[in-house]
Amino acid sequence: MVNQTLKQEIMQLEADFCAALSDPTRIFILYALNERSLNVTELTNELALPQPTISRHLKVLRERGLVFTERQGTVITYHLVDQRVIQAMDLLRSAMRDRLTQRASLVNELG
Amino acid sequence: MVNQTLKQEIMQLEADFCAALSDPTRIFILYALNERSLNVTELTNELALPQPTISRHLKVLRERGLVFTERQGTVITYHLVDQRVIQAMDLLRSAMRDRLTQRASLVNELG
DNA sequence: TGTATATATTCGTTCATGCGCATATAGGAA
DNA sequence: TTCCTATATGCGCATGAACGAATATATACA
Repeated sequence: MVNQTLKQEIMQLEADFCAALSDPTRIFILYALNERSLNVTELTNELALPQPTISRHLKVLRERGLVFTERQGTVITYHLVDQRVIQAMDLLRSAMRDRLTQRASLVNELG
Repeated sequence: MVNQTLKQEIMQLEADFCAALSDPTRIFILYALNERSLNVTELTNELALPQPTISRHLKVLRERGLVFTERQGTVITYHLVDQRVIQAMDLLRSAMRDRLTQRASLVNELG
């Protein structure tokens, strides 16, 4: 039997993990890093957003342990820590897609 | 090739989906509903939180399409829409757990 | 040392979120 | 109708997140 406070803390950790995923820019970053590791400048070009914005989002992902860095000179390359995060997002995507198509077909039946 | 704006919108939808998961109370609710469907009063008792708090969190989950309701008289029972959401959270949990144990063993090596 | 490039951080503002509390609504029974 | 229970919503406040713009830090090189 698990301590109630511990359970609460785990749930909080999990929520923080999900909070890192609750921003479209960060989701884009994670999927991009799943294709291949990228440095900040490359990510900035890919997303066409200001560099400080990218750096701030990367900080969030770093602090939550979703990405890790590797420095080569002045260039810092970001890597995805765990592929399961992408798998989880794909699952959510498929659930979301089904819900949307279901709603769409409902609209079609009405029309 | 997918329209860039459409891609952006899908990413936003996905982020909203994740935002629904970025609160410990809502995660608790989802796992509870995965065990069995519950009405608001039962959830209020399970979580030991004020009823308005529960109702507001349920509203978020409803609007994001994660739960659906069924009314029997004055009682409204909440159901989980898609089990894949739980599967996704379990994946995130396992990734999180591995990261924590890895960090813990690192601490042990230092000590 | 100085300069250039890559990345990170600070500040101020704006906007969203969560909560406590009170209140409103909906349905059933008398 | 009135009353009771179940659920939802409005309000006000405090907290937190995101962003633009400017600035700071770190590394390499001359």
